[in-house]
Amino acid sequence: MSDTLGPTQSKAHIRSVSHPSQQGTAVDLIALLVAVTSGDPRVLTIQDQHALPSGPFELAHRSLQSGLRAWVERQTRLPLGYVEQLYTFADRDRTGTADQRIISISYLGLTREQAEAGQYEASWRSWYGYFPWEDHRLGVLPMEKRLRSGLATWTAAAADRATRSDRRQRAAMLFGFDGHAWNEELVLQRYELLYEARQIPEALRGDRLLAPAANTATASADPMILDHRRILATGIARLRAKIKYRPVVFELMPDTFTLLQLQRCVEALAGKLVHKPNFRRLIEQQELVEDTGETSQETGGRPAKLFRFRRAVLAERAIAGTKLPISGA
Amino acid sequence: MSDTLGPTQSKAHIRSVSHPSQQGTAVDLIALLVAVTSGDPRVLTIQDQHALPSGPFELAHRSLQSGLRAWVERQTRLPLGYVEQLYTFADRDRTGTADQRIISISYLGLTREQAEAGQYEASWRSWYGYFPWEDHRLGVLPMEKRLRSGLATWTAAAADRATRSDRRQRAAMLFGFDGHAWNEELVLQRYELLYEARQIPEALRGDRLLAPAANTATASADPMILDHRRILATGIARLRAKIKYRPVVFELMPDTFTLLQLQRCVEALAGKLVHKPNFRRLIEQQELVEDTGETSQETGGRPAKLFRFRRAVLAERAIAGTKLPISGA
DNA sequence: AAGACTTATACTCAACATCAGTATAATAGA
DNA sequence: TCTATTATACTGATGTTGAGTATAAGTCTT
Repeated sequence: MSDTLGPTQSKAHIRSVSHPSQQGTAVDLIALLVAVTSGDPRVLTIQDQHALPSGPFELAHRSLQSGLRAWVERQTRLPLGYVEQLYTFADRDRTGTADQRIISISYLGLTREQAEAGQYEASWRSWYGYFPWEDHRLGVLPMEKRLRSGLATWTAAAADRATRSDRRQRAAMLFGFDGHAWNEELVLQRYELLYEARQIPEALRGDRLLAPAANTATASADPMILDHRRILATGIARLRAKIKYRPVVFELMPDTFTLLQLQRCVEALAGKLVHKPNFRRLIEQQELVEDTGETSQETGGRPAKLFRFRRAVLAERAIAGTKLPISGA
Repeated sequence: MSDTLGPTQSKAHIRSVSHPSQQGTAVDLIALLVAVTSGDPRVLTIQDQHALPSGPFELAHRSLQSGLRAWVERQTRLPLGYVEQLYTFADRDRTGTADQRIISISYLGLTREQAEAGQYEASWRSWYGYFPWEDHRLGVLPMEKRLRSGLATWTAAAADRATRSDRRQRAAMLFGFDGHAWNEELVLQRYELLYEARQIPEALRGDRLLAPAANTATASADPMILDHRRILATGIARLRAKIKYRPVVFELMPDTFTLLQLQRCVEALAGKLVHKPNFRRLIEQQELVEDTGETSQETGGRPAKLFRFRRAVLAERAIAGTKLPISGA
């Protein structure tokens, strides 16, 4: 414990009252809406799938969150089960213009894909289209080789030896090279490393020395405008962490489902496979679901029991928390 | 998995470009600066200790975070070791005026109390002054009885039976009544329950039917302006969660320290005591610290080895994470 | 100087959660 | 009827966690 000084007081400098409104400050809400459909985690996109939907900050609402909820439900008619604030950005390089600054408050919302969504120029796209290196369900990545070589080039390009070693180690830890374990939660860190290594399309914008990266590791990834890929990375990371201790997966499931469907949903989000017996044990031990008495025959094998989420746990454990096993297959 | 529709497209409604600047929208940065001194977690406050320092949002900086950092270091000369964004608020009831809305972006910063802080009309105050019910280091709370009776009154005041049962259970789970375990991370939920139960001073503002709560359970708690107590609750919760898996405690420690000093710091933050042998085991197992070769004689007993934080772990485990045991004593 | 007291440090053990593998049951389709 | 596929149930090894105990090395008191 640092034993310096106790409370001190003297001249004023720091203000606590509200500061005058800034000129040219606009406030945007950005919605990252997630659904899981046929084993794919999908996000709602607009404008040729290059952007996340965004809406205005409205004074009328009680809070930011209720404002976002109202706006999304009005525009898309999607029932938003779970909403949480992600992050507030105001980076200068977002817009390009230096005098006008946009503050973006981003939110994550969980829902289910519905027919109604078709009313708008919006579409659901797999988030692995934007982050192909985040899907480890099939074992090794198809792009693994290009990824490694791209990062190796970046590593070798460092000025001094220490930096090279540092880069190599960071890349290895984040991407699971050299015997390091893959950690599915480090989505944002991987994004940032790839950005730094100029392996992400938008990292090259405004850089006239380099041609639009034709052979970067992520050339196969879909494009996104502004910093929307960063917001998506933040959301994926948050959701992957959250499903482990909060029963939010059920917001993405239909009313009744089999245990394997639930498992596939978790695997879709986590981007990796899980051990079936252990997954079932944890789900049942924690009494997260209840038997509906019905069975599904659409499995191709032995019919599976249909379960339903025990809504009661939301009251019981709004607090206590739950556990989902995201471990090895 | 919900098997509804795949990607869909049609008429436009949702916008992705930036929206026009709102009239009357001001943006504030609020800094929650934390230090631990002589076994007390302290926050920097101003204006008779009723407010957190806040500063303007400046266009000049690269990012919000760097803007906050520059502003704090300029004003207080405190070196900010660790900074993280907490939450963005824009609740209507914050200010009272309906037409002018303030957006508050709050940040948590870790530092050490220093003599230089005395240049300003600012002082370090124990956060348990604002949250007396959050300190469980001495076993039972002095205010325990008043807290229980205040919550019991609120429980009894519910209209129907189901609500009463619900309130009782929530209170029991959050505050550890009826054999429930105390969970130190639920700071924000406890604050919200007390607010709902009108046991927090500021919950009664603008309520003319009730006199300024003289005998609420939290009458002994220091006052705070606006929603600053909520921001503080958010910060305490975040920090209590964070120290369990990231080596951020060391930002609050002097250069060299004994293991017991480190333990006391963790206990101060967590608001509960930990098991000494287990604490030491985890610290040493994980190689978070290294021996300086020196010892401290100021312990009152056998001299203790002085340790130093292994800065290398920041590079090694910027990613991997660490574990601190916050369990029973 | 002896003894009490305080703190540091090292070790042990039981309970529990987690990881991984295996065996059996019930259906569809060839 | 056989095979493939999925559901469901059980078992053992391993690691983590919580809690207790014993000894070492100083200070303080009398």
